[in-house]
Amino acid sequence: MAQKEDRRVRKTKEALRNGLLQLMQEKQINEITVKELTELVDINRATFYNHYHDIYDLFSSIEKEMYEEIQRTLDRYTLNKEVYQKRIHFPAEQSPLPLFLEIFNFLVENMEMCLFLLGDKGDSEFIEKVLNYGKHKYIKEWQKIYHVDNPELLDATYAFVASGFMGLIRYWLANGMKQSPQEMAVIAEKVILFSMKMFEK
Amino acid sequence: MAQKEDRRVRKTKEALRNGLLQLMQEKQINEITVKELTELVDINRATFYNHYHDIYDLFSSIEKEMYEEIQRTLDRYTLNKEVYQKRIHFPAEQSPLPLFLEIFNFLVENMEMCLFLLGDKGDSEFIEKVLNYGKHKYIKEWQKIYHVDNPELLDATYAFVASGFMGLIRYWLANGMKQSPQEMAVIAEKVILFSMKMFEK
DNA sequence: TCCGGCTTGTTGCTTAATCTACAAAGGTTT
DNA sequence: AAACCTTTGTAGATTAAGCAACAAGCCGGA
Repeated sequence: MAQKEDRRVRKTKEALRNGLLQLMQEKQINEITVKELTELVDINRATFYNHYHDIYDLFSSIEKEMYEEIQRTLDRYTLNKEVYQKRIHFPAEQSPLPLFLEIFNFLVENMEMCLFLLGDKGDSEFIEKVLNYGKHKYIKEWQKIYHVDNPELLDATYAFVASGFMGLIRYWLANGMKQSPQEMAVIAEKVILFSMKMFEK
Repeated sequence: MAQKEDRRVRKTKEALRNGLLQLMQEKQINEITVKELTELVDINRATFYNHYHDIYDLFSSIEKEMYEEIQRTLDRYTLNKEVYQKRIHFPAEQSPLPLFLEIFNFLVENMEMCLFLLGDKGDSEFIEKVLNYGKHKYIKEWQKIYHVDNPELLDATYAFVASGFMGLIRYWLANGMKQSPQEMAVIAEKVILFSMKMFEK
C-alpha cells in the first residue's frame, strides 16, 4: 500500500487539497463545485474523478491524512518517568518538550484546515476521534509512570487535560496565533504537567 | 503552430522557466545543471529533455517568448498625429500613454529576467534586437506624422531616444524599482515626447 | 410547468510525464 | 593514471493527466 506515489499523483492531490482549503475559506463546503475547484487549481475535471468521488470524498481524504499524521506524531513521543518528574518540578521556560512543540508547529502548518475543524461548522467527530486516540495512549503512559490503578481518576484527568488543551488551542487560533509555537508549547507543557501532580502520592 | 498547448506542457514549461530564473539569481547560468533544476521544480529529468536540449536551450526559449511578447506589445500601439501633438504640449501628469504603462508593468512582471538581461553578464544582443525592432516601427511612425525625410536625423533621434529610454529603465531597475510603473511611465513619456519637438517645423 | 443553462459523473482515446536503466562524458580525488 | 562520483543524454515501457463528448441531473427564471 505504501508504495511511493507517482510524482504526478502527488502533485495533483496536493493541488486539489490546497485548492479546496482555499475555497473553504471563502465559502461553505457544500457550495463548492468540482468544476470551480479544478479550474482554480488548473487540473482537468476528469482527473479529479480519477482520485475522488466528489468534494466530500476529497475532504475526507484530507481529514484522514491529517489523522494519520497526528497518530504518527503522538506515537513518536513516549515519555518516561524521569522526564516527567524532572519537568514537573522544573518546567522548561524556553525549550518545551518536543511533542508540544511539534503539535503547535503542526497547527501552524495546517492552519486553514485546523481553523475549519475547530470552528463553528467544524468536524467535532474528528476532534473526538483524535482525543480518543490520545486517551488510550496517555492513560497507559500515566499508569506506567505513576502506578495509578483508579480508572475513573485516569479517565477524568484525561477528560480534563484534553479539554483544557483543546481550549488552549482554540484560544490561540481564535486570537490570530500571535504567540509563537514555542511560547504556546511552553504554556501547554506547564499547565498539563501541573495537572499530573494529581497522581503523586 | 499556435495550437493551444496541453495543460501539462504549459505547467511543465512554466515550472522550468520559474525554476531557472530562481537559480539564475543564485548562480551563473553555466553553473546550473539540468539535474538540480528538475529536482528544484519537482519534475522528472527526462521530461526536461522532452522539451529542451539543455539549459541554454531553455534560456533561449524564455528569451524568445519574451521577445515575441515585446513585439506584440509594440505592435499593439500605433500613435497618430493628434495624440502626439496633444501630448507634446500638454503632457499627462497622471495617466501616461498605455504603451509606456504597459512597458513598465512588463518590466515588473518579468523583473528577474530583465534584471539579468540588463545586468553585467546580460544579453546585450537581445537588447540590440529589441531596440532594432522598435527602430523600424517608430521611425516609420515619425515619418508619417512629421513628414521628416532626413534619414540621418531620424536614425540619430531614434538612437538618442532609445538609449535614453534604456538608461531610464536601467536606473529604475538598479535602484530597486521604487517608483510605480505609473510614475515611471509619466516620466518616460515626458522625456521622450519632448525629444519629438525636434521634428517640428 | 417547461425551458435553458450549468454541473455532474463517466467514457474512449490521446499524449505527456514518470520511472528505470544504461552508456558515455566530465570532473575530483587518490 | 586509475578509481570514483556526478551529470548527461537517451530509450522503452508504464501510467497518469488531458481532452472532448455525452447523458443525466439540478436549478432558477420565463
